[in-house]
Amino acid sequence: MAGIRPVWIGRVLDSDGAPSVNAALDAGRRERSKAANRQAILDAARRVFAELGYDATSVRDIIRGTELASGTFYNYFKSKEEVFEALQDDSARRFRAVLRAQCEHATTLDSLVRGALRAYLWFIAGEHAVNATGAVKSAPPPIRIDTPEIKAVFEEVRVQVEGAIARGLAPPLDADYLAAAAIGVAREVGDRMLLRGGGDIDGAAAFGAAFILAGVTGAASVR
Amino acid sequence: MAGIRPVWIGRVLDSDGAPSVNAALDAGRRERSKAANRQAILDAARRVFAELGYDATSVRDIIRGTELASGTFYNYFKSKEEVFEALQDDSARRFRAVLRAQCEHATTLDSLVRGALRAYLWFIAGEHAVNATGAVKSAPPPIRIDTPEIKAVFEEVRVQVEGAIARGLAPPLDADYLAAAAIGVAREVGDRMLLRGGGDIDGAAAFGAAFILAGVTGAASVR
DNA sequence: GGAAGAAGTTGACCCGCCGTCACGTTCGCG
DNA sequence: CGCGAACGTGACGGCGGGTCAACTTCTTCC
Repeated sequence: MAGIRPVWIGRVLDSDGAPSVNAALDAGRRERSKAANRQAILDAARRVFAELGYDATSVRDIIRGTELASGTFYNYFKSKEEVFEALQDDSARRFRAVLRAQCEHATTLDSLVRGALRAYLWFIAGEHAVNATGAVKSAPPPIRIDTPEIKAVFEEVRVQVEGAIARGLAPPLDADYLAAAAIGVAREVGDRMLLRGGGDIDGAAAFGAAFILAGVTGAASVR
Repeated sequence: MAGIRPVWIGRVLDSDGAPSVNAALDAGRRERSKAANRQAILDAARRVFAELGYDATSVRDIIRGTELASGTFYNYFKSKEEVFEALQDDSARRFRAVLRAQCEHATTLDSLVRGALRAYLWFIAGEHAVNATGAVKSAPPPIRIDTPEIKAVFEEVRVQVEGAIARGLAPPLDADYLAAAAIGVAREVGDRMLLRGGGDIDGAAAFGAAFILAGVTGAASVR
């Protein structure tokens, strides 16, 4: 009650000194503190999930990794599932940007598929390296949630496929199944790559791209 | 304490009557009751997981779906994760049998791939129908655990791929990546199929098989 | 400058779940 | 029969989930 003083995160120094020397600069102290707290929770969550695994992690574990009180967690997220989704969303959003940029430069089906696949493999290799800092429960995450942002990645791929079809780069197939097949190859081959140590981006990309490219043209013989 | 009598599941009728008329037949009452209890827990777990979703389900929820006491659960499983794995293992084991039977009849690469894929799609359509009895949280399970039995399915596919290569049905490629790619297509196209309502086994199989077959032969141009 | 109120944080609190364990019951066997 | 092993039971300590009244800090408007 009195023993432990609550500490205003990162703001203690202000209380002695000019209260708001640069009041105009920070344009909303609250906004900044909210963003900082949210980020602190996300950072802690990423750390703790990587260390303990999703199932074993409790909201308390996450909040203990910050300077905040337990109740504060619920001002930002409804549950640990929601934090996890936020992390996934973040990854998905960043990847989608990479993917889109990559696809814009592609003029042939070959460069499109190869570039997209390389982007994906490079991306998951990076994520894996970040999340595996001395952790035991690593490997690809055991959970598969379809957050809006992840669906958006699927959509992005489907749109790219449709675009390729429209531009005559690919035969007029079921874009939905086609996107699914390509994603399936990327995911599964990517997992294998990570299991092998994660270094073989070139080999995995070459194999996957060849497989997908052949599949695309080959599946045309059915419809 | 006295209000609710513990009921020996399915064995109450014996206590009044001949204690062991067919003593030789059941050859171990304990064995049978153990098996029955284990199965009761698994059945309840399948129901409850389907109804509430994996995350929301507690061990208590599962045990409440049986006639057993909470402590009994831990005589059979260490955690809800372990029950879930047991369910997965069960599915994987059954599917592996189907898959192996299917593959034995195949003489050409075409029939091998097509048969295996149809078997998979048929299987997941069935599982989906069973697990979706009026549930909300259905769709493909949100969790992806690599139990030994699931790894065995992957191995089975890899072995089949290697066999096909050895018999000259497929080009000499990296069997590991090849199996992964085929599994990826099956999984992802299967998921799409389920999302579309689950009826289109023929269409999904035709598409997936064509994709994989083309991919197999096409990927040969790289190595 | 300062007061009023909005926004946000805190940590104690209740509830339900986890996993254990001492106890009671049932089964197998001599 | 009767004993010992095996098994089921449910109460119990501990802990995590989510809430909330009280408190602190920021903003706004005079």
